[in-house]
Amino acid sequence: MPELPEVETVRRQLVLQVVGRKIGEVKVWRRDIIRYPSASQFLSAIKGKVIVSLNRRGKYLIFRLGSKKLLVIHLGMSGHLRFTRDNTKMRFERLRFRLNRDRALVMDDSRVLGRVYLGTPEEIKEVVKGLARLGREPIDSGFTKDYLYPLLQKRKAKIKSVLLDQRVCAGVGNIYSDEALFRAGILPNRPANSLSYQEVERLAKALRAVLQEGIEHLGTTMEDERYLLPDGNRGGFQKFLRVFSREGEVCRRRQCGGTILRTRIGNRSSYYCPRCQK
DNA sequence: CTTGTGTCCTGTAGGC
DNA sequence: TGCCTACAGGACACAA
Repeated sequence: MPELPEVETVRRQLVLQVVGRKIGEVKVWRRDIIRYPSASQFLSAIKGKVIVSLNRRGKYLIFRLGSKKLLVIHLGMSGHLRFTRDNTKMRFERLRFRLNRDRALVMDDSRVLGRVYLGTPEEIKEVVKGLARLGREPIDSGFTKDYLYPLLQKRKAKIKSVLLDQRVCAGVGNIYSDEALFRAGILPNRPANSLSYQEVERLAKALRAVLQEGIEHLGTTMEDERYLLPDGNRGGFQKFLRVFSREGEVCRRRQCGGTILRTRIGNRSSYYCPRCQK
C-alpha cells in the first residue's frame, strides 16, 4: 500500500491521535525491523518520551520526540500502522508502542521489509541515506518541468525506472508512476532522455495531479489488501486506477477500446495502454 | 556516477 | 490435498 498518498494519509490520521501522547512500554516482536540503534538502545531511548510532532518526507514518517530525537518509520512494501485501543496481537504485528490513555500504535508488516530508526537529526541524516538524498516532492510547487527536464536529460534508463528513483521523485512508487505515465501519454520503456520538453511538462503535471487525487481519496487499498489505514478504513483510489493491475482489461479512455498490457521493467510490473501511450 | 540485476522476507494465488 | 512457481505498494548492495 504505502506510496506518497498512502503515507500522507497515515500521517494525517495519526497526527490527530498521537501528538502529545507519551510512549510507554514498547513491544518488539521482530527486532530486525529496528535498524538503528541496537534494539536495546532503541528501547531505553524511546521509553517515556512524548511525541511532539509527526511529519512526512517521501515515504518516510518522521516523529519528533520530546528528547529532540527523531523516530523514523519506513513501511516498506507491506508495512502498516494502526492506532488502536485493542490489546490483542495482530497477525503480522512487529512493533507495538503503548501510548498513554490506554491506546497503542501498532506496526504490522507481513514481509518484514519495513525499517525503523531512532536518533538525533544528525544521526538520522548519517544513517538513513535514502532520506538524506530524496528529491523534490511531486506535490510541491517546485516540482515543475524546469526541475524535471534537466534531471531526465541526464538519464538514459527507462522513464519508469527514473520515476521510481527517490532522488528524482520523492514518494512515487509503482502504482502512481504507471498512472502518471498513462495520463501523460508516455510509454514506460522510453529512455528518460528521449522525452521532449512538452512531454516532461505533461508528466510533471500528471504526477502532481495523480498524487493529489490519491491523497484526496485516502490512498489506494487493492482488493486483496487485508490491511487498513490507522483508523481501520480503506483508501478509495483503487476505483480510479486507469492502468495499474488492469492487465487484459479494456482501456478506460473513451473511444480507445484498447487492452491494458503488462511488462517487466526493473523487476517490477508495469502496466500501460499501447494505444494511449507513445 | 549510472544501470541492470539480485536480495532482503513472508504470504498468497494459481497451475498441475 | 500438496508441491512448485510467480508475484507482491520498496530500498539497497553489488558488479559492470
